[in-house]
Amino acid sequence: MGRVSRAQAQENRQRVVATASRMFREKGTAVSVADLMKTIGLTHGGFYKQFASKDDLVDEAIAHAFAEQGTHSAAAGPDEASGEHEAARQKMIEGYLSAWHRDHPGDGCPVSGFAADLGREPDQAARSRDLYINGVRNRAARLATGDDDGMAQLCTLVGALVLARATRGNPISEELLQAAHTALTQNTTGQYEPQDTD
Amino acid sequence: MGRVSRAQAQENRQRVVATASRMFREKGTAVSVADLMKTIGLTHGGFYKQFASKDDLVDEAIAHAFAEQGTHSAAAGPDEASGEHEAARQKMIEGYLSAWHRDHPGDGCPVSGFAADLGREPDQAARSRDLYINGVRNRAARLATGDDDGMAQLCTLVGALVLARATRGNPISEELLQAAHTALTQNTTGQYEPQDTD
DNA sequence: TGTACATCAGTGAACGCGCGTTCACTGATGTAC
DNA sequence: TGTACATCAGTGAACGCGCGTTCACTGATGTAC
Repeated sequence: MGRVSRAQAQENRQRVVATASRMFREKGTAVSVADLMKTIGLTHGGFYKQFASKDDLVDEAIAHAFAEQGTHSAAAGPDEASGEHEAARQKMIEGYLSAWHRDHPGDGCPVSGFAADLGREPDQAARSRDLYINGVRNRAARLATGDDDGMAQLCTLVGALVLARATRGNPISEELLQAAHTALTQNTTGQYEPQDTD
Repeated sequence: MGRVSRAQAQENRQRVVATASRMFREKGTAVSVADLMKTIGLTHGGFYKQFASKDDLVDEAIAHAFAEQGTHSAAAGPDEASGEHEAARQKMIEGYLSAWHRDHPGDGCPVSGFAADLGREPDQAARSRDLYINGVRNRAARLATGDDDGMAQLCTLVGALVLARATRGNPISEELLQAAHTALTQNTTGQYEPQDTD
């Protein structure tokens, strides 16, 4: 294959980022450049025509995962503009704690998907970490109710998903999702049924 | 170095398992056999006199981490025999959500420490997974209150720790631990202040 | 619009390196007498 | 208790392999006239 059009090259680059964003959430950032490129149908040599290093791609893949958040139900959260904040929050919790979300980390929440990798690289590129922290704050804010900032709820969601993924195949996996769901919808951490009527 | 006494060999073997248990929780099971052996002060060649494969060591390291649970405050939980179940539960939650526990995963809870690796190996050795599942059940049971089986609380604890580790260095890390602590001690998922007086 | 040439996205072999694992070797330990 | 020999835990070089990265090459694309 010879040279490719600029439009095609740009599209290929975007496919690399999108695919990396998915594969990294699924199998971790340890996925190799060769595997990634093969998945897309290209050879690994061309990778460095588009990216300075694999670390650079990790940054872009994390940014991409957080940027596309709004387009997936399991990864998205209630919108402030909507008057039905509480209904949206409940729907978001249901999607988050679903078997589908557990089984499709590649299309799922980047907070859960990248937690393991970020927790183990103390000197991770500042950009990745900042993006991640921003994502955590945004997501918590979307869960917030009257007098709760959503952080504890986010902890419960992420913990349930991480544990459900680690125990997949055993009944406890579903029990964990169910227990978290019950806890989050019956009572929002420290108060009674949330009330958004007035 | 020539041959070593049987007692010494047995001690060396145990040191390998204990060190692996710590390093795997800290940096993941991707830690190399060479790094592990060098940490102990031995060379990597001798490893296979004691273990059939690295995967075998991973199983043993996970088993070891769960077995030593009772000896560390952050990793331990309230004891059923004690009459002060609720006080012990609170203490356990405090240890779990402490900055010390966040910063010392190697000496910390194996449920959090191995979640990332187990979540990404779908066909992980059955033994590792069974050990892990057992550990999750045990820990949840120790958190249980009157009408809560402890699973949702465990999700909150694990999620908070995982997120706090991924965001270490940013104020949000402490905020997450604090939010989870407040949620778990003010109200145990779906009911009021737990009452163990009569 | 057509021709001549420079550009550069993608190819595939190669690099140094670290991985899990093997193996001939060493020499103190354990055992048989 | 002392001697002779077999055992085997640990050593360190080597194996095949996959990693991130580099590079000479290809040939269609983009550009200058």
